[in-house]
Amino acid sequence: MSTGNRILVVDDEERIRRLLRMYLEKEGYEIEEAEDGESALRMALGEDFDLIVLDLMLPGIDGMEVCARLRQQKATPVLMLTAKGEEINRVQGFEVGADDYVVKPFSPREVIFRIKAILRRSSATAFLSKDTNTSNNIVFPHLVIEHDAHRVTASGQEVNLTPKEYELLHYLASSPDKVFSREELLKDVWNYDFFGDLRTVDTHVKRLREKLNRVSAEAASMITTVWGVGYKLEAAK
Amino acid sequence: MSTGNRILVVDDEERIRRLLRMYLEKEGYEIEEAEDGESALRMALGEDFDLIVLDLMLPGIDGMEVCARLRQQKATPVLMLTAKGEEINRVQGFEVGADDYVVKPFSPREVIFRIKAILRRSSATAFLSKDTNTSNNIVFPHLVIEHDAHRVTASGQEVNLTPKEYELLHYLASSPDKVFSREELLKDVWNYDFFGDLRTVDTHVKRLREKLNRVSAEAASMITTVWGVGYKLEAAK
DNA sequence: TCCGGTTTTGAACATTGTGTGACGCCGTAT
DNA sequence: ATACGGCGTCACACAATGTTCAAAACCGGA
Repeated sequence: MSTGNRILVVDDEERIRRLLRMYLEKEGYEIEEAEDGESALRMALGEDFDLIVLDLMLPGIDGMEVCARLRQQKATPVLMLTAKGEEINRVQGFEVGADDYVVKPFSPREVIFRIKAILRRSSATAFLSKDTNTSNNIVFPHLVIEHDAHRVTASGQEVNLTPKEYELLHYLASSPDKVFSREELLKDVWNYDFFGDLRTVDTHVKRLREKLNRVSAEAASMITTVWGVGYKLEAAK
Repeated sequence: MSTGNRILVVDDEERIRRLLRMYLEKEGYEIEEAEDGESALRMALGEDFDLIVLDLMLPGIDGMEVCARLRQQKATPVLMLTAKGEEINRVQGFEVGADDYVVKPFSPREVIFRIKAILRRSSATAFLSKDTNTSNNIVFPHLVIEHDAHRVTASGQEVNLTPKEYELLHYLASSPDKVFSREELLKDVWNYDFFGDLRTVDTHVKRLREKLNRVSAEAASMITTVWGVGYKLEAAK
């Protein structure tokens, strides 16, 4: 798991830095932190990071600026964090050289996923490699999840899922056979500042099964309840 | 067994500290205790522990606060204890940097297990290592227990177990060939504040054998009654 | 702003797991 | 062979947990 990837996390809110550090370290990344634009820029230029998570709104030099200045000297990938209200000018953002965006409040799962995608892309272009090789597809006998296309296919037929349904399925599918408690699911799939009822998970699982079942009983039955523990997605029964 | 790991146990109730100390020392850990937030913080910062077991509800500085302040200086892993009623703010808890939670009343087995998992994880990221490498699977000729998937397979066929049945089997399987008295089982597998009938163990063993036997006589016969003493799980007959 | 769809919640209901005590069997010691 | 005590089994009551449904809250787009 330890890829030896170094990530710089830049945000003025400490709790966000802490949250990201925690989740990212669990994934085996090495984390450095900065809380303002100046030090972020200094660190980003002075050391070699594999990726920078950069909040848009920063005291002093803001994220956009940091990104732009960084780009004049380095190509370090950047994942931008933007608060919900901040209507970012996406175009402007991409001009400035950000590799991807995540809006706050984000779900931990989302961020991890994007980061992995960026790193995969950037390490992929370092060698010669087909992009399809490093695809995001998860394939089971009766269930295919194409992440890029955001498309789920059960026994050959496409299934239309709501965002949360999709995220839930995708999360379960990312670690097939592993049981997740409702708490874990709520923690990782839902936004980090959402504090809701555990039953919410049940409901989503129900609808997910329902939709899958309309098309493929096999696919639906992959989502298994483990009594007293939680849910899992079984690779094969 | 002596791993030389040092653990700080923080709880205001003495019986909890004693209980944890007892179980943890049996596992070869070296234990220190603290009964309030202030001394906990002092010790946690002043000395190097491999892990801290931290009750949420403490006189003075509470667990959340201790964890947060600790995190500003150190990355020592933290296992949080929370009473059942206390609706913890999960998000806040994780922001604060706790590595895992256990709700009271817990079963000793549960706590030991979580602690080992955390320590494995934290020592794992120190090296380069695949997470899958340090798997939780227990494998016998006719019986496989995959802990992450919470799945038991007897002679190749999956067996559906209830939570208690599973816990009992997993506990026995963790120390194959060791005989456990009914008292021990009741004490370790059940919640620490549960005082029930010894027959309860019998009933669960019965159900366990029954379910295993449906699928594999060999697997079922591994659970052996030792007359006048208790039960054990035999690695091979 | 209103409308339509999505997400979340809460409550009722259904299912499943758990603990208990009684009873009869079986192994062991005499 | 017999008596004694431990053990396995069972059925029941009750508790815990999962499921479903419908309605409310929320959100984004027209």
